[in-house]
Amino acid sequence: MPRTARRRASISDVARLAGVSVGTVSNVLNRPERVSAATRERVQTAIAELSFVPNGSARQLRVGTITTVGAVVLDISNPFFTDLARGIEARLDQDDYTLMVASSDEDPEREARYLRLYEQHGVQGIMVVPATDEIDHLVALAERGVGIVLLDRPSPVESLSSVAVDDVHGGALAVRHLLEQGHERIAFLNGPHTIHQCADRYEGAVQAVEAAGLDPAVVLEELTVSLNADGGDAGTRQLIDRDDRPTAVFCVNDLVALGSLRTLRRAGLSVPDDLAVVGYDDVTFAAELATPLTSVRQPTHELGVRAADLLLRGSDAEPQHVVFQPALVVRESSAR
Amino acid sequence: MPRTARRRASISDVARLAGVSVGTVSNVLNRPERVSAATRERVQTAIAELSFVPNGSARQLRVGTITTVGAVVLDISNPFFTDLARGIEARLDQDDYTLMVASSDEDPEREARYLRLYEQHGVQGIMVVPATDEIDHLVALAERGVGIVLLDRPSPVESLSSVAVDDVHGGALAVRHLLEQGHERIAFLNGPHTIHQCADRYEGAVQAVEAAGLDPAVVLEELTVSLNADGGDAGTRQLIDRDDRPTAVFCVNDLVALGSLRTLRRAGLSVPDDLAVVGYDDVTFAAELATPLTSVRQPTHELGVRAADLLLRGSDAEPQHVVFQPALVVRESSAR
DNA sequence: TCAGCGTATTGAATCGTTTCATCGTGCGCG
DNA sequence: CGCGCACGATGAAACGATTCAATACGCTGA
Repeated sequence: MPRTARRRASISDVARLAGVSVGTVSNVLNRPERVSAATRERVQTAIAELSFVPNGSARQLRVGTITTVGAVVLDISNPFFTDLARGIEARLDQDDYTLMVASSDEDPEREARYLRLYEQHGVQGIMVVPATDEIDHLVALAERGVGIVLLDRPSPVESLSSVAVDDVHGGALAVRHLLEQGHERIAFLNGPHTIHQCADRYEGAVQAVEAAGLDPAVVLEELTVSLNADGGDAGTRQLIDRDDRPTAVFCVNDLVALGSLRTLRRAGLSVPDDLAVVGYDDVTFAAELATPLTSVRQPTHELGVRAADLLLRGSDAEPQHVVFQPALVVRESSAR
Repeated sequence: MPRTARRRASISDVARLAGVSVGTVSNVLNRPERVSAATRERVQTAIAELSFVPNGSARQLRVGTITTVGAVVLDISNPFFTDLARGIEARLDQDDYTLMVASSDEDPEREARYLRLYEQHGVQGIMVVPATDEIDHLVALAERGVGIVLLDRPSPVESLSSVAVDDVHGGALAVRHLLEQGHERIAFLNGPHTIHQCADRYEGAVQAVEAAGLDPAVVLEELTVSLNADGGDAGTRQLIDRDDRPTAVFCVNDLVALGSLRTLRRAGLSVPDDLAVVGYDDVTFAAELATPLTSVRQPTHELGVRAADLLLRGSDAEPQHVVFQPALVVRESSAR
């Protein structure tokens, strides 16, 4: 069979074959009850015959709307963000919306690229975990009528809806716990403060130290690492090669903590005796690691559901700011 | 500021404001070198003034093509599939293509829905991990000119490109290893055989038993579970509540294995002494679990890269069938 | 027989781009 | 002085659907 590069069948091809007008074909597609059984039958045969699939761009150009929403997360490899996506999807499914997910990899360029892509394709709204503190472009998007919900961080402006978890509190929970365990030198493997969650968790850490009447400059040491297991490896290697090694590590997420635990194990150090470790997110595998990981749990799924909820209210509904509270889950990695 | 529901600015609004024709605006957008510096300047000011964003649907309707490809995977929560997606993205980035990912959750309905969505929006091609063995709809898609690459399973038909890992061999590797460890009663926590990978891994398991001169009906016991940690929990609970408990469990993926290990730990059973466990995929956390997990490693990232490679050759290139080989990584969960 | 009505179908306008044949204009050159 | 040539800019057609006012066609009842 020769590979004929034939054009996709259009609605008028169908109309011609069925011997009706394009309007009728469109009616068969969208309001079948308006067309007589006989014609409907004939049109449907023609559709099958040509294996016609309506052109989504044409449809969307005409009707102007689409039941798709986009999401941009920081890192699709991080279970936290896929759980979040699942929460979003769960809510969207109820209204027959579909979700497109993209990963910015914490790169503002990539974030902008996907935002542009989504806007150009006229999605109903976008949920985004911003890669930086700079959100003017999001405000601009919203002003152009695109529904925007800030994910996993509170909105700095009134006009943008947001769904967040109190990261300051989360950071404080983790560090207060380590202080209570008697640690007085704590390393914080964190990401860049341009990422809001990182800045907030650090602030919480500082507050916890101060609340205990100690000096953050002495107790707390921050290392900037990349937000994955490799980052945990790298940061931890730096720590253990020194004589004034801290006694505890607080990792900004569980992936970093995974890398940290991995490196400690390879170096033959024991957790929590030589070094206590606390993670963040409480992902599925956290409880099942060689040393079960103490972690700050977030209502991840609920976060997604709520965000989708806000988005589906439409872009002209009153902006709303939801903040959930995190909880500490203590396991062996920080206490016996 | 009153919330004016004003229409999105179009190219003709820009033209009017800049005092030029729409054709010129389009040229500024797409071939700036063809328009004089003065006009270009004027048009760009108008664009900024109206914060004009071109309508992607209209553009695509006209040019007919788009630099986006879609992927449908079985489960976005499974690190195996996100690693796969990362591989795809890595290759697509080189050609400035963008990737949209969706999760079928092993539901043929959902799969079909996303395929339709992608086709309607005229994506350049689709990579899909089929949820069932029935792939006629994919062949039909390909015949309509949509580039299709089967992911993670060999194509049963010549005309569809595919990138796969030898699952029969992988299943055999796992079970042969368990037999060598002296196990003679092995449970296989598997998914439904309608999922090709599941069927193949089972076939490999049977082959390994036969190659050892044993009877699969005696040695092997298959339990069908859902392909996540909860499935592992459920399947394992069934096993341990019996007196004729097997001595080893082969889990069809690492998520199932995670659930299995979790349940065994809670039941106070020791791994591998009471029960040996082998997983599949060798995800990041496999080596760091309470009992480091023996697993079958796949070249996941490479799989994605290669699939994207095939897709980018265009839909009329000669179909190709790539098969990678898996490797067994032995850890404590199956041997001391 | 015909007015009147309801139902099924039609056909043209429309959405916002891109593309391309056409048109003006200013300039160099014979 | 006038011809031809570049170069910029123009404007209309085309992409493929949806929508809606207009029309065609039977039928019923007076």
